[in-house]
Amino acid sequence: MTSIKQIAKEVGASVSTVSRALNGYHDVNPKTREKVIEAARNLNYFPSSAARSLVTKRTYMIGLFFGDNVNSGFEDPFFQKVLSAIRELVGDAGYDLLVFTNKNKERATYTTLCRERGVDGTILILTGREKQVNSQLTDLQNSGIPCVAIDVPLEGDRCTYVESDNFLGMKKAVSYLAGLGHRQIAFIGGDEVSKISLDRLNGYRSGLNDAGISYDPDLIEMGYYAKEYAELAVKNILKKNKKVTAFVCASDVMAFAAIETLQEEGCSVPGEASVIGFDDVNEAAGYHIPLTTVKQNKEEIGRAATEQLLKIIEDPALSPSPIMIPCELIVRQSAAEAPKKT
Amino acid sequence: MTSIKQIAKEVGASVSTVSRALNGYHDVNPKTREKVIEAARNLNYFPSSAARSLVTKRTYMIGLFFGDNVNSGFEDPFFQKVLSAIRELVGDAGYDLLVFTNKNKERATYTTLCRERGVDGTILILTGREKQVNSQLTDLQNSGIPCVAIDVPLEGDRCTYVESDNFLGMKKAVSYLAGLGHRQIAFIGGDEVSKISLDRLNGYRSGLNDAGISYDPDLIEMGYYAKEYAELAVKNILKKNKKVTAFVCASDVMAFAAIETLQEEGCSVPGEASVIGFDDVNEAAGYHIPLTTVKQNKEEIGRAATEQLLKIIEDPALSPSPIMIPCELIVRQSAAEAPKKT
DNA sequence: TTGTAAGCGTTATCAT
DNA sequence: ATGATAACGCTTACAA
Repeated sequence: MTSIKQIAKEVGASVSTVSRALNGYHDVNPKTREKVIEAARNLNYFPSSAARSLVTKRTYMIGLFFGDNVNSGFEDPFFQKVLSAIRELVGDAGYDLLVFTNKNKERATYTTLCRERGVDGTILILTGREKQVNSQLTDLQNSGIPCVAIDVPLEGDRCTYVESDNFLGMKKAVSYLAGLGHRQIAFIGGDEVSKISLDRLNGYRSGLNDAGISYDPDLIEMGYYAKEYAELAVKNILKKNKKVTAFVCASDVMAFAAIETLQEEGCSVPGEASVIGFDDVNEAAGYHIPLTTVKQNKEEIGRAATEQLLKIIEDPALSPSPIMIPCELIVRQSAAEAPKKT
Repeated sequence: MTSIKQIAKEVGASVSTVSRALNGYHDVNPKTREKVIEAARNLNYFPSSAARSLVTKRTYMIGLFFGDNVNSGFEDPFFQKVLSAIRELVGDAGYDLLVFTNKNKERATYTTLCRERGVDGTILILTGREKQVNSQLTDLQNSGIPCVAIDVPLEGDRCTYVESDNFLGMKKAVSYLAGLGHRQIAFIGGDEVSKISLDRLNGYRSGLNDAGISYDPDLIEMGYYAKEYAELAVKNILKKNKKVTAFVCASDVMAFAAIETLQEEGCSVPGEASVIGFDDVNEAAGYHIPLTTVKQNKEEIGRAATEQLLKIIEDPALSPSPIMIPCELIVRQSAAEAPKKT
């Protein structure tokens, strides 16, 4: 509640002198400064960031959008580590994190929300439907607001994105299975629209191709990154093709569902069917059949996104380009040699 | 960038009229309002929350402190669900969430950080050392800033806390083990200082007492909620007492560590030793030995904390009182009947 | 080295 | 129903 004005009165100086003293300007008498600082301490002063940013146009807040209304993001096993990394770096750089949660804004867009709060930059972590690039997203991308998206291909003047190397990651999984002798390899995909899903599908096809396996549409189903759909997908594939011996899934969650479904259908894992996931979530290693999976380097994604954003904020002239983080195949026990033909 | 002033010029009205029109006051001519709103839309106007809150003293931001510098909170398996619930309710009520991450503030306290940002209220989720009530915390508690802590016993005019019924939860675990015939029940505690740790310890003792089992200090070790310390604790207990047949742990993370350590020491779980955890984290059900544990209702904790905070914000006269959320024993497979004596 | 004064974009008070 | 104007707490030329 105590303002710069009161300090001024207290020490018998003008507000501008007080301001300068407090902000460490050089052109202020050491004695004056000392008095000001002491008065500030005594009066229990703290600056009002609202007042300050009203004039400086800086808030030292980084905006954060993530998750849609259904999937509330904090719980997503994938994003926890991304968030931790973001939090860490943003904090080091002297920023706080403003999570956009308010649901009472009807006509709001990413852009208007950012402008209202005056965030210095923003990070987008979208899930599900929100990943489809739409007019709101292109609007943000062209707004000039420093912005980095994760997994969504936004590119603009002061806007870019970070993603895993989904193509190569998925390809590694398929090559690994092929090396184990599998020839009938099914793919439980994410969705048909998002870039990451498409990249993973293409990685699958490329892996097949390299192994000289022809592509069979009957072995493809979408699981929409959800347990329920993945179950369905496995059942459908099993119905269409009795000879399938391996499943690669576009997420660990779907891989867990696949394993459960296979077991329910009387198919042992990895004896009769191998399963590989994608993400390497915490649960993967401790799962009752430790999950072989393609690891996304989540910390690195968060780190890269934040560093990139901070650079964009600092340098208005910078033309940012997309960043791709490598994936790694983590071999555990859910994938094994293909069963001998009977 | 466009301000209320420009709209005023555009429609030929005064700023105050524009302000009233935009804010839905009743004393404004419908036609004027229409013109104003249209102009606002055309000029791509959005209000500056900084300017607004400078005069209204409201920011519609809820502050959030959590985790110390080491344990970065977002990753804590326990708090994810708490956060989701907070996020949901805060958003419904029309607030955004300000996560205090800035590390470049030397002399900052919880109170000054809240005042600087002008948050309307704040939620505290502290871990580890931060849980000890210190002068910073009592300062906040007496500051008049609406505030709800989780697991930390803060009580003030506009300040209270939410916690699980740790005492009864732990007691249930011990009673369950006693019912299975265990008499030598070890306790891997959290720490010696935090209220939740103490409550759990007391619950353990009360459970023993009810079962007519006398308390043996040799069966108590602290694990500090960390894998490494829990391992050490188990080893120490094993060294001191060869007849122990059960371990109750103050967290699931420590329970996992206990199981691993026991198995390494050649002791089968639950055949030769039973283990019960606390929390019911996601991994508990899918663990290779599905973990029997005391479930904390995390969503409910987050929900209660947020609801309480919103009430405190709305009603300055409200005297809040602490809220306790019940725990539930989830029976899985890591605890079984006590082995027969040999 | 210091003070004066304008201005940031709102809301709120008081006339009119 | 509307308009001047002060005020919120701060930074920043510009002047002294």
